[in-house]
Amino acid sequence: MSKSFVPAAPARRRRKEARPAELLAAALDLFVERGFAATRLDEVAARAGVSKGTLYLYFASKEELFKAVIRQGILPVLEEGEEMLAQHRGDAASLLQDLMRRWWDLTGNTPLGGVPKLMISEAGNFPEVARYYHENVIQRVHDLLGNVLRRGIENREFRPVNIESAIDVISAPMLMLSIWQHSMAPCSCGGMEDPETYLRTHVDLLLNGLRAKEMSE
Amino acid sequence: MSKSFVPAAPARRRRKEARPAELLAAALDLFVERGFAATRLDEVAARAGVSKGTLYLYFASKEELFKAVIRQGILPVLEEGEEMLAQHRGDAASLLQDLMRRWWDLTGNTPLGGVPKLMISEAGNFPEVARYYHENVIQRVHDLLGNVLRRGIENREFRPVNIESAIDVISAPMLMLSIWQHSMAPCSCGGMEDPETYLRTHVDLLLNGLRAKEMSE
Amino acid sequence: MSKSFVPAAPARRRRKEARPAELLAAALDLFVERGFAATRLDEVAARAGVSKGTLYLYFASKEELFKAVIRQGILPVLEEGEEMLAQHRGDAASLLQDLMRRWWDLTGNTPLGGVPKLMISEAGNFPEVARYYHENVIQRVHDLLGNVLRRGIENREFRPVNIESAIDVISAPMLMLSIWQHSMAPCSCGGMEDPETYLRTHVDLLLNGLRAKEMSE
Amino acid sequence: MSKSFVPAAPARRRRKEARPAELLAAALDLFVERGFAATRLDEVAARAGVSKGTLYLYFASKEELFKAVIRQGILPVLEEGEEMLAQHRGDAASLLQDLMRRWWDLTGNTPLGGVPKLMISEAGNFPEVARYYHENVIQRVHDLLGNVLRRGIENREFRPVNIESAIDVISAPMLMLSIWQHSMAPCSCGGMEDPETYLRTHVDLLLNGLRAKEMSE
DNA sequence: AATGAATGAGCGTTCATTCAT
DNA sequence: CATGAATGAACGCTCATTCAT
Repeated sequence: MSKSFVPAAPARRRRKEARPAELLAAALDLFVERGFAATRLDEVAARAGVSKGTLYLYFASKEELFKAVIRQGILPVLEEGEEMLAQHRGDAASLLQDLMRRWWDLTGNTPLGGVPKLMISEAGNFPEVARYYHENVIQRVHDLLGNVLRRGIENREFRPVNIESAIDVISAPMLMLSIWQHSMAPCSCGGMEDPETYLRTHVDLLLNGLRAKEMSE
Repeated sequence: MSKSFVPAAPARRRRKEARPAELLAAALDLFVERGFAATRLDEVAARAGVSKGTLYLYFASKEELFKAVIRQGILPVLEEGEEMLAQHRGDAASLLQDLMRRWWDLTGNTPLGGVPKLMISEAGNFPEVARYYHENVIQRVHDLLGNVLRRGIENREFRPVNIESAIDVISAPMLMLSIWQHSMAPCSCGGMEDPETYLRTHVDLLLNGLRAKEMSE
Repeated sequence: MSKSFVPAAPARRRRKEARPAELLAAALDLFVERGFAATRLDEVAARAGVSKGTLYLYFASKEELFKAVIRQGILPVLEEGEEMLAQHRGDAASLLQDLMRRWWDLTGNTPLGGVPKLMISEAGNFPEVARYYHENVIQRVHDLLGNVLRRGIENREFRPVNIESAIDVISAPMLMLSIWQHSMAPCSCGGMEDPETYLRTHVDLLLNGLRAKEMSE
Repeated sequence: MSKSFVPAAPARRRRKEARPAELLAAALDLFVERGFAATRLDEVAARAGVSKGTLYLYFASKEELFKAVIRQGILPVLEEGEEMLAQHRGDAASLLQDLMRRWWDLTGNTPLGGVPKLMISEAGNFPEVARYYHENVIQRVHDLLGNVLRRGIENREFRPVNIESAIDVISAPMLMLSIWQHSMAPCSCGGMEDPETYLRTHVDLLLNGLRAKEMSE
């Protein structure tokens, strides 16, 4: 279309195209902060700078908005992780460390870090969405980490452990960190004040816990 | 019957005294399952076997009911843990293991295990309650675990680690386990299907991670 | 019965017999102060020192309580007024003055003075009660005053006036006085602060207004 | 039609601007007829031809609606009265008569005539509103009548009387007339059937009562 | 006779959703 | 596309009434 001829779409147009993303960002923030039921569409619309009616031009209902919030923008990071796994040639320990670091920088430490809290809070009200999230996000992260662990065990870097449960144990502190940042932390409750130290300790304990003992007796 | 031997509180009376606990149990279940806003008082009352109006004989408002749910019955277990710490004479590793086991049996694996999920979900809407919970539960668990870690480090059982962050890292898998049981698990999502294995793996990784290397080099 | 043999009924019994009157007094106060709908039976019972259930032993419903409040204790004063008219032998002016004074002392200036305000406020919700009150109280007062006026006019003490409307005009300031005392006055609004002066002025203006001019031109 | 000449506010718009007035009119009628507590917002909305939710677009609560009802449209008439006083050059008696006549035509004999009954009925429940009404309406009427009386006394038209209490005595029959029209009268109770006669009698008695005797001994 | 726990219909208020402009 | 006025179903809470004790 002629769009390709105009180097810069008029500001109005640019806003128009950004609308859904702005609405999703506003909705994510509010859903995470207050939960689905306690969030009013009025406020979502206001925060995105549009009227309540406009919201319905882009999302058919509050529930669809919720689903869109969950679906959006999680996969890219995941894909990058899978890419990292595929291309990595070094030891499993440093790969594990890189993956966690990268996740924290790109997801945990951004608004998207609120999604796990949101999904956990609302799973009971939206079981289908929970299943969707589980299959498309959790399961894939699970497989990803599973591969890393398997690789580490295979080359004797890690002790043999129950991989399935180890994955969950390994993920838990990461999840709790992002959950905490979006629930207790904003209430001026202390705890996990320094994510960097927290992550370093987690990695330290974890790699020590996994490391094959050089022998001992 | 032997009933004639007891002064026999009238049936009405006995119900009346049990009501608050029944209502709290019903409310806990539903708040955990659906969140505060999505829980209807009608249903809480129905689940407790009374009418909506009766609820108001015992709790002044939905919010007061919520606060009572959070307050109830968390402290006893905590006190037992503090007792265990005070009386324990063996190594820190087994104390840590015992504490975690006991918590799981008495709290994590009961309806009360839903409280962390509930508190996390609603912290944004009830900051004062979150602070109350933080001070009276989280902080005390924190101190408890801190003492165990310190003791283990002092007698060279554990490596020196950053205690503050290690506490959070250690607690995270326990919390995630109980959270998961009350959010994703009931949606027939897989994951953490076997808490026993999960706990064993956690303890295994953890103690290995903490253990002072008997030598190396 | 044997009751006549016990000189003093036990206190308990005496209370029991006073119950309806105490309940009526409490109900009158509250109905006058807040209106029928805004008065809770809880409070009526509490003010009478009994439980809510007890109220239903004496009055079948809130509405019946209302009717009883209206019926109670208005007639005695009326009867005295009719008695005064029958026995009076002096001039109409002083009879009129005596009647008004007596009404104020025995009714207007007592809790019963709130009844006109109550009846006026609730007439729309209880038309049958309004009609009952009109026929049994208002109408009889009307007739009473009509007789006084007629007598005054007949013996040339008063000018001939339209008796029917004059009665209402004459009553209005009396009614307004008692209404005011039970509505605006308790809100620390000023006005009608001194009922005695108000009454004196009313009588003064009224008798002057009625008095047959000695002639003039 | 000539409609094409006006910019033509869209129909929606025109409704929107009329809504508050329509709602206030409906609320006034029902509050006067049944009292504040017994009036259901459903009915107010229905009478104004809108749904219950719409009411809340214009008034924040039932109580705010009540306050708006009391505030509305009383002052204009008052201002006219004050204007009449300022411009009047004739005798006080005719001014007094004109004021009462005008009040009856513009207020007493319109839906607004129910406001005194409403205010009296609800003063106990809304003391602040009662004070507002007292200061802004009653007090100003009081001052207005006080000036008329003073003027009449100064030019020897009226006898000297206690002005403060005379004002209340003079107002009472006017108030009672409008109160009666909105309480007992609609219950097919008799009394005050002919307001015109009633008013004439009031003026007649009043002016006779006030008039300085041209001589007498 | 007296109690007070229990009820449930009813009302004020909110908010997702619709639709005329 | 965008608006915001209007809707009405739903929910928190109240309170007159009942009834087992």
